Amino acid sequence: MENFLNTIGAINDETRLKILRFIDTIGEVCVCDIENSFGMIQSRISRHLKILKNAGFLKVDRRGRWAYYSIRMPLDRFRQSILQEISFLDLDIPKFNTGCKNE
Amino acid sequence: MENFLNTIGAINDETRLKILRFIDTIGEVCVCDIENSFGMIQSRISRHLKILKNAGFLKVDRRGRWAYYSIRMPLDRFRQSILQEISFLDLDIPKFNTGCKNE
DNA sequence: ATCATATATCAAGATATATTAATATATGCT
DNA sequence: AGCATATATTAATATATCTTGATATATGAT
Repeated sequence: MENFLNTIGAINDETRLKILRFIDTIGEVCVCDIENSFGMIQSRISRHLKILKNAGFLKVDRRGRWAYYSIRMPLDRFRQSILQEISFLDLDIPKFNTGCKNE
Repeated sequence: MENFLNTIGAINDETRLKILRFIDTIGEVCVCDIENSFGMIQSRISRHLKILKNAGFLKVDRRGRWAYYSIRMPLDRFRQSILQEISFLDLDIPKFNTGCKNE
Protein backbone atom coordinates (compact mmCIF):
# COMPACT_ATOMS: atom_id res chain seq x y z
CA MET A 1 0.00 0.00 0.00
CA GLU A 2 2.89 2.35 0.69
CA ASN A 3 4.04 1.62 -2.81
CA PHE A 4 0.61 2.41 -4.20
CA LEU A 5 0.34 5.68 -2.28
CA ASN A 6 3.84 6.53 -3.42
CA THR A 7 2.80 6.03 -7.03
CA ILE A 8 -0.42 7.98 -6.62
CA GLY A 9 1.26 10.74 -4.64
CA ALA A 10 3.76 11.19 -7.45
CA ILE A 11 1.09 12.08 -9.97
CA ASN A 12 -0.92 14.20 -7.56
CA ASP A 13 0.80 17.40 -8.65
CA GLU A 14 0.32 19.53 -11.73
CA THR A 15 4.01 20.24 -12.23
CA ARG A 16 4.87 16.54 -12.13
CA LEU A 17 2.10 15.66 -14.56
CA LYS A 18 3.58 18.14 -17.00
CA ILE A 19 7.14 16.97 -16.51
CA LEU A 20 6.05 13.37 -16.95
CA ARG A 21 4.14 14.19 -20.11
CA PHE A 22 7.04 16.28 -21.38
CA ILE A 23 9.45 13.38 -21.00
CA ASP A 24 6.91 10.93 -22.38
CA THR A 25 6.61 13.09 -25.49
CA ILE A 26 10.21 14.12 -26.03
CA GLY A 27 12.04 11.03 -24.86
CA GLU A 28 15.30 11.31 -22.97
CA VAL A 29 16.11 14.71 -21.47
CA CYS A 30 18.63 16.12 -19.03
CA VAL A 31 17.68 18.16 -15.98
CA CYS A 32 18.92 21.49 -17.33
CA ASP A 33 16.80 21.13 -20.44
CA ILE A 34 13.69 20.48 -18.36
CA GLU A 35 14.65 23.38 -16.11
CA ASN A 36 15.02 25.71 -19.06
CA SER A 37 11.95 24.46 -20.92
CA PHE A 38 9.73 24.89 -17.89
CA GLY A 39 11.38 28.07 -16.63
CA MET A 40 11.59 26.66 -13.11
CA ILE A 41 14.53 26.69 -10.74
CA GLN A 42 16.75 23.66 -10.71
CA SER A 43 16.06 22.42 -7.19
CA ARG A 44 12.37 22.30 -7.92
CA ILE A 45 12.79 20.23 -11.08
CA SER A 46 15.31 17.97 -9.41
CA ARG A 47 12.96 17.26 -6.53
CA HIS A 48 10.04 16.42 -8.81
CA LEU A 49 12.21 14.14 -10.94
CA LYS A 50 13.29 12.29 -7.84
CA ILE A 51 9.69 11.77 -6.79
CA LEU A 52 8.71 10.51 -10.25
CA LYS A 53 11.72 8.21 -10.32
CA ASN A 54 11.02 6.80 -6.87
CA ALA A 55 7.44 6.20 -7.93
CA GLY A 56 8.65 3.99 -10.78
CA PHE A 57 7.78 6.26 -13.68
CA LEU A 58 11.26 7.41 -14.62
CA LYS A 59 14.79 6.12 -14.83
CA VAL A 60 18.03 8.12 -14.82
CA ASP A 61 21.11 7.55 -16.88
CA ARG A 62 24.12 9.57 -15.74
CA ARG A 63 26.57 10.38 -18.49
CA GLY A 64 29.32 12.87 -17.79
CA ARG A 65 27.96 15.81 -15.87
CA TRP A 66 24.46 15.15 -17.08
CA ALA A 67 21.60 13.12 -15.72
CA TYR A 68 19.27 11.96 -18.47
CA TYR A 69 15.77 11.09 -17.41
CA SER A 70 13.39 8.98 -19.46
CA ILE A 71 10.31 6.80 -18.99
CA ARG A 72 11.27 3.61 -17.26
CA MET A 73 10.73 0.54 -19.38
CA PRO A 74 8.94 -1.75 -19.19
CA LEU A 75 6.13 -0.02 -17.32
CA ASP A 76 3.62 -2.18 -15.51
CA ARG A 77 0.01 -2.19 -16.64
CA PHE A 78 -1.19 0.32 -14.03
CA ARG A 79 1.49 2.94 -14.65
CA GLN A 80 0.91 2.52 -18.37
CA SER A 81 -2.77 3.28 -17.91
CA ILE A 82 -1.84 6.33 -15.86
CA LEU A 83 0.48 7.62 -18.59
CA GLN A 84 -2.23 7.05 -21.14
CA GLU A 85 -4.75 8.92 -19.01
CA ILE A 86 -2.31 11.82 -18.66
CA SER A 87 -1.86 11.86 -22.44
CA PHE A 88 -5.62 12.47 -22.77
CA LEU A 89 -5.44 15.59 -20.60
CA ASP A 90 -5.15 18.93 -22.29
CA LEU A 91 -1.90 19.82 -20.57
CA ASP A 92 0.00 22.95 -21.47
CA ILE A 93 3.44 21.46 -22.09
CA PRO A 94 6.33 23.83 -22.91
CA LYS A 95 8.41 23.59 -26.03
CA PHE A 96 11.80 21.92 -25.68
CA ASN A 97 14.40 24.55 -24.86
CA THR A 98 17.90 23.45 -24.03
CA GLY A 99 19.50 24.86 -20.90
CA CYS A 100 22.88 23.18 -21.21
CA LYS A 101 25.88 25.43 -21.78
CA ASN A 102 28.06 22.58 -23.09
CA GLU A 103 27.46 19.20 -24.62
CA MET B 1 -6.68 18.28 -15.57
CA GLU B 2 -8.50 19.54 -12.49
CA ASN B 3 -10.77 16.56 -12.86
CA PHE B 4 -7.80 14.21 -13.10
CA LEU B 5 -6.11 15.70 -10.03
CA ASN B 6 -9.41 15.51 -8.21
CA THR B 7 -9.64 11.80 -8.99
CA ILE B 8 -6.04 11.15 -8.05
CA GLY B 9 -6.24 13.27 -4.91
CA ALA B 10 -9.22 11.24 -3.77
CA ILE B 11 -7.24 8.01 -3.70
CA ASN B 12 -4.13 9.61 -2.25
CA ASP B 13 -5.13 8.76 1.31
CA GLU B 14 -4.99 5.49 3.22
CA THR B 15 -8.34 5.97 4.95
CA ARG B 16 -10.10 6.62 1.67
CA LEU B 17 -8.49 3.60 0.02
CA LYS B 18 -9.87 1.45 2.81
CA ILE B 19 -13.31 3.01 2.71
CA LEU B 20 -13.44 2.58 -1.06
CA ARG B 21 -12.35 -1.04 -0.83
CA PHE B 22 -14.81 -1.64 2.02
CA ILE B 23 -17.71 -0.37 -0.07
CA ASP B 24 -16.44 -2.19 -3.15
CA THR B 25 -16.44 -5.44 -1.18
CA ILE B 26 -19.64 -5.05 0.82
CA GLY B 27 -21.83 -3.18 -1.60
CA GLU B 28 -24.19 -0.50 -0.39
CA VAL B 29 -23.58 0.86 3.11
CA CYS B 30 -24.81 3.75 5.19
CA VAL B 31 -22.51 6.24 6.89
CA CYS B 32 -23.11 5.03 10.43
CA ASP B 33 -22.15 1.50 9.44
CA ILE B 34 -18.88 2.70 7.96
CA GLU B 35 -18.34 4.86 11.02
CA ASN B 36 -18.88 1.93 13.34
CA SER B 37 -16.93 -0.59 11.26
CA PHE B 38 -13.91 1.69 11.04
CA GLY B 39 -14.17 3.07 14.57
CA MET B 40 -13.78 6.61 13.31
CA ILE B 41 -15.80 9.67 14.16
CA GLN B 42 -18.67 10.59 11.93
CA SER B 43 -17.36 13.87 10.52
CA ARG B 44 -14.21 12.18 9.37
CA ILE B 45 -16.06 9.45 7.48
CA SER B 46 -18.52 11.94 6.06
CA ARG B 47 -15.73 14.13 4.71
CA HIS B 48 -13.93 11.22 3.06
CA LEU B 49 -17.15 9.96 1.49
CA LYS B 50 -17.78 13.38 0.04
CA ILE B 51 -14.31 13.44 -1.51
CA LEU B 52 -14.75 9.96 -2.99
CA LYS B 53 -18.16 10.90 -4.33
CA ASN B 54 -16.92 14.15 -5.89
CA ALA B 55 -14.11 12.20 -7.49
CA GLY B 56 -16.64 9.99 -9.26
CA PHE B 57 -16.04 6.78 -7.36
CA LEU B 58 -19.18 6.72 -5.24
CA LYS B 59 -22.82 7.61 -5.45
CA VAL B 60 -25.26 8.31 -2.63
CA ASP B 61 -28.81 7.23 -2.27
CA ARG B 62 -30.70 8.96 0.53
CA ARG B 63 -33.51 6.92 1.98
CA GLY B 64 -35.18 8.11 5.14
CA ARG B 65 -32.57 9.34 7.61
CA TRP B 66 -29.88 7.29 5.95
CA ALA B 67 -27.41 8.01 3.20
CA TYR B 68 -26.39 4.85 1.40
CA TYR B 69 -23.08 4.97 -0.44
CA SER B 70 -22.08 2.54 -3.16
CA ILE B 71 -19.73 2.34 -6.12
CA ARG B 72 -21.00 4.53 -8.91
CA MET B 73 -21.96 2.61 -12.01
CA PRO B 74 -20.90 2.50 -14.71
CA LEU B 75 -17.30 3.37 -13.87
CA ASP B 76 -15.06 4.58 -16.65
CA ARG B 77 -12.06 2.52 -17.70
CA PHE B 78 -9.52 4.47 -15.63
CA ARG B 79 -11.46 4.39 -12.36
CA GLN B 80 -12.10 0.70 -12.92
CA SER B 81 -8.38 0.07 -13.25
CA ILE B 82 -7.82 2.04 -10.05
CA LEU B 83 -10.38 -0.05 -8.17
CA GLN B 84 -8.76 -3.19 -9.49
CA GLU B 85 -5.33 -2.00 -8.42
CA ILE B 86 -6.68 -1.23 -4.94
CA SER B 87 -8.15 -4.73 -4.77
CA PHE B 88 -4.63 -6.13 -5.26
CA LEU B 89 -3.32 -4.25 -2.22
CA ASP B 90 -3.15 -6.07 1.06
CA LEU B 91 -5.40 -3.60 2.86
CA ASP B 92 -6.55 -4.22 6.37
CA ILE B 93 -10.29 -3.75 5.93
CA PRO B 94 -12.52 -3.96 9.02
CA LYS B 95 -15.40 -6.38 9.39
CA PHE B 96 -18.85 -4.97 8.78
CA ASN B 97 -20.30 -3.70 12.03
CA THR B 98 -23.55 -1.86 11.99
CA GLY B 99 -23.75 1.44 13.81
CA CYS B 100 -27.38 2.19 13.16
CA LYS B 101 -29.69 2.24 16.15
CA ASN B 102 -32.83 1.84 14.04
CA GLU B 103 -33.64 0.50 10.61
C1' DA C 1 44.56 22.87 -8.63
C1' DT C 2 41.07 26.03 -10.15
C1' DC C 3 36.94 27.15 -12.42
C1' DA C 4 32.41 26.60 -14.66
C1' DT C 5 28.60 23.64 -15.28
C1' DA C 6 25.21 20.07 -13.78
C1' DT C 7 22.70 17.96 -10.29
C1' DA C 8 21.23 16.86 -5.54
C1' DT C 9 20.05 18.05 -0.94
C1' DC C 10 18.76 20.84 3.01
C1' DA C 11 16.40 24.43 5.79
C1' DA C 12 12.73 27.84 6.15
C1' DG C 13 8.55 29.52 4.96
C1' DA C 14 4.16 28.97 2.32
C1' DT C 15 0.31 26.24 1.05
C1' DA C 16 -2.69 22.27 1.17
C1' DT C 17 -4.88 18.47 3.45
C1' DA C 18 -6.51 15.72 7.50
C1' DT C 19 -8.42 15.31 12.14
C1' DT C 20 -11.23 16.60 15.87
C1' DA C 21 -14.92 18.83 18.31
C1' DA C 22 -18.82 21.58 17.91
C1' DT C 23 -22.77 22.88 15.50
C1' DA C 24 -26.40 22.68 11.87
C1' DT C 25 -29.90 20.27 9.22
C1' DA C 26 -33.05 16.63 8.30
C1' DT C 27 -35.97 12.56 9.20
C1' DG C 28 -39.12 9.88 11.76
C1' DC C 29 -41.12 8.51 16.12
C1' DT C 30 -44.20 9.53 20.12
C1' DA D 1 -44.23 20.00 19.27
C1' DG D 2 -40.31 17.57 21.37
C1' DC D 3 -36.84 14.04 21.10
C1' DA D 4 -33.43 10.74 19.23
C1' DT D 5 -30.89 9.37 15.31
C1' DA D 6 -28.28 10.20 10.91
C1' DT D 7 -25.56 13.05 8.18
C1' DA D 8 -23.21 17.38 6.71
C1' DT D 9 -20.60 21.40 7.58
C1' DT D 10 -17.58 24.57 9.96
C1' DA D 11 -13.65 26.25 12.77
C1' DA D 12 -9.35 25.25 14.94
C1' DT D 13 -5.43 22.66 15.01
C1' DA D 14 -2.14 19.21 13.35
C1' DT D 15 0.35 17.23 9.64
C1' DA D 16 2.14 16.82 5.03
C1' DT D 17 3.72 18.75 0.75
C1' DC D 18 5.60 22.42 -2.28
C1' DT D 19 8.65 26.31 -3.35
C1' DT D 20 12.65 28.97 -2.85
C1' DG D 21 17.36 30.06 -1.81
C1' DA D 22 21.61 28.34 -0.09
C1' DT D 23 24.86 24.87 -0.01
C1' DA D 24 27.09 20.40 -1.26
C1' DT D 25 28.91 17.10 -4.60
C1' DA D 26 30.53 15.66 -8.99
C1' DT D 27 32.41 16.09 -13.70
C1' DG D 28 35.27 17.97 -17.23
C1' DA D 29 38.09 21.71 -19.16
C1' DT D 30 42.22 24.67 -18.68
